[in-house]
Amino acid sequence: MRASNRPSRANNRSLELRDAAAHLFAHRGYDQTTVREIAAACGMTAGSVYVHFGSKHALLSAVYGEAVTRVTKRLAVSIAALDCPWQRLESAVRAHLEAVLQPNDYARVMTRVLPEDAGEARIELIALRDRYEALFRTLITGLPLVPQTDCGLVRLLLLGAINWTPFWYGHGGATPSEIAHLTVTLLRNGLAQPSARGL
Amino acid sequence: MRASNRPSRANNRSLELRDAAAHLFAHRGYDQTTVREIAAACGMTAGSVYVHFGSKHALLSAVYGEAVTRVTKRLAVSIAALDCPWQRLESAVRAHLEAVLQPNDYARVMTRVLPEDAGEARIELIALRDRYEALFRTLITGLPLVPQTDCGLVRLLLLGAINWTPFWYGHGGATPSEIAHLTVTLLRNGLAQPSARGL
DNA sequence: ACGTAAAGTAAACATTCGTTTACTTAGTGA
DNA sequence: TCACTAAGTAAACGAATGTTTACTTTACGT
Repeated sequence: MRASNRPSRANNRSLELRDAAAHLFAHRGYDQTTVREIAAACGMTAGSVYVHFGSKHALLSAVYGEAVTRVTKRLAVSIAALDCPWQRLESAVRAHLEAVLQPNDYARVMTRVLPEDAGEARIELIALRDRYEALFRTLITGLPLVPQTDCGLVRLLLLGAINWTPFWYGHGGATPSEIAHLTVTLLRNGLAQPSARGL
Repeated sequence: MRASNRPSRANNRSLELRDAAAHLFAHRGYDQTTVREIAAACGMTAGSVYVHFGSKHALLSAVYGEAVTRVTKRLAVSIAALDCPWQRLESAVRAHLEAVLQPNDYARVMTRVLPEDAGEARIELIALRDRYEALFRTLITGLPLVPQTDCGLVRLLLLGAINWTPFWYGHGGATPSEIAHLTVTLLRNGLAQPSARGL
């Protein structure tokens, strides 16, 4: 009863730890990050981490959950004022890419850390990721597509393309906005010269 | 001088080890696979691995190199008899997907194990991967595209889409051939209804 | 002022890992 | 036959890991 109305002096250390974990998970992966490193980033000892989180997996769950929450919010804002389905999709892709490609620790964890590597927390992470990807399902089913298009497959290809960007971003020189525009234009019109368009 | 013309009785154990490593790396990732597991899969002890390979990283390099060699060969065969640039690309994508999605241990290592997680062998793996991806560069620059298209960006998006497939393949129900066809059709013509095609 | 409980620490625990060492086995060439 | 060499083993090494334990500090409610 007391814990609820006592923000006390601390409890922000939990957020400090979560932020530090997000930073390290994003830059070096889950396995390559040690609990001692996370603690040291907050000027603490490894043991202190277990005051706030029951395990390393729990820390990852917290980071992943916060990541999904933030990106979801960002994405919702970016498409709120748009009507055209294609513009909505492009804006969503741009928001996603900006989150994933800028030095944004939380968003990067979503693409860098595979739920499969999370052990016990696996199921929870997959549920979180699916919740996020459902947003794209809505955006894609809202598009005026040629009949009998496999929307699920399109969504998976699109998410694959943009989830892979962190592995090459920076070498191409394109900005997140440019990548988003090309991606959705490609999805919409294709790349073939109109004169040579097949079928 | 003697080692060259003496295949001797053994030296296939090296290949056994490499195959076992490929299987485990493909299914559980590099970090989650232990040298002892690889050895046990061949009925050996951990120490014996170091008779054939100098380190765990060297084993990964061997697997990765063989993977690139195999997929490259498979891809070259699949496009040899084709002339149409779009057909060549689709055939290459299909060959890649078949290699990556079927229970093909070597090919799967290429998408499952990130070169960044390979430590010292990192540079070698990146070089191998780049050599493979250059094949797609050739196929894409051969396409009749709308002028001023960023071919490099297209290639990266395409490879991202198909490199991500192992993470969802099986849930969608589509076959590698179907995925390849939709992917290249999408790249060529887009998805918008012709009547509503923008710009 | 006092008791309580959370926050934090130092140190150890129990594994696990990649790798090395000393030794054994077995096939080969001369 | 005999020396040589590669293949393989059992065992240990040393470092690193996630986690636990016993203890200390500190802020707050009463």
